Amino acid sequence: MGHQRSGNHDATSAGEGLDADAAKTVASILQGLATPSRLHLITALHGRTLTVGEVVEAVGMEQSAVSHQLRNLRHLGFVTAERQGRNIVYRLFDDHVIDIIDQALSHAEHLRLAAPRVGDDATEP
Amino acid sequence: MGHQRSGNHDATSAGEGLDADAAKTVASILQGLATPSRLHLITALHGRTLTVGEVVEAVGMEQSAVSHQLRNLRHLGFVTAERQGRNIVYRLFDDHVIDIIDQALSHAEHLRLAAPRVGDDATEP
DNA sequence: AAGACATATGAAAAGTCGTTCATATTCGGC
DNA sequence: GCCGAATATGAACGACTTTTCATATGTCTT
Repeated sequence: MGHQRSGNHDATSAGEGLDADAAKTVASILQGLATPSRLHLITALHGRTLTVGEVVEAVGMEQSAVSHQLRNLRHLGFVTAERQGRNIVYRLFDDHVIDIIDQALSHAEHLRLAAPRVGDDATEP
Repeated sequence: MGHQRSGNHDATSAGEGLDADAAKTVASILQGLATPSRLHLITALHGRTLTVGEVVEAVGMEQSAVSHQLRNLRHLGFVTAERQGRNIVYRLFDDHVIDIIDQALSHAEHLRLAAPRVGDDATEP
């Protein structure tokens, strides 16, 4: 069966340009991945589920900070939580987020190979 | 900003976990894409080259802000600049960055389809 | 050489974000 | 019902970012 999109005004490709709304959405999604602490949380959760306490151990941050950041990630749809006894078990929503991180890593490596010098522009002396 | 230590930089996959250094790198790359203004700059430059003045027109920001942000993007390796007469022409370094934005968009849509309600967790009343 | 134009730059202001501290909530066991 | 363990929450503080304003630099034209 074919896909049927009704009333879809979200650009599915950035190549087409982003309206202000899509830009805001993308910005907050990427912002959610734009700090080392949250990246650690996410990679710690890759392929397994962890309780908050286990996450705290895994990443070495304060319990409160972890809780705050996990809530953040929850609201961005990167992780989900489920109560189990007196623990709360977190897991990645899906592995899509890992792909995004991989792309960023790949960009970094691509840069390292292609740009020996940072000053590849016409403005610095 | 930092020197590359000889070490496991081969980690082309976040699934293997990120050391503190890689996390910092990824974080700054994604941070570079994590604001609407920079996303507009980048998508404006997709598939074509623009002078600073043209970018200013395209995105409707102040000339100074555009210049600051373009420098930012330059340092992150997303765009390159070349002098042409009294203009300076900017272009995307490559289309990799568009892929990252697309992935973020795709995550957003995936979420919209799978998560009718935000409260898919065990913590909110 | 002077003036107009295009772009960059530095500092200050305004806003945003992450962490910490202290405290509240929710659950299980006794 | 109460106590201890696990997690969440709110407010406050510091750090960082984005924008703006004013000014500097470089370039073309005449």
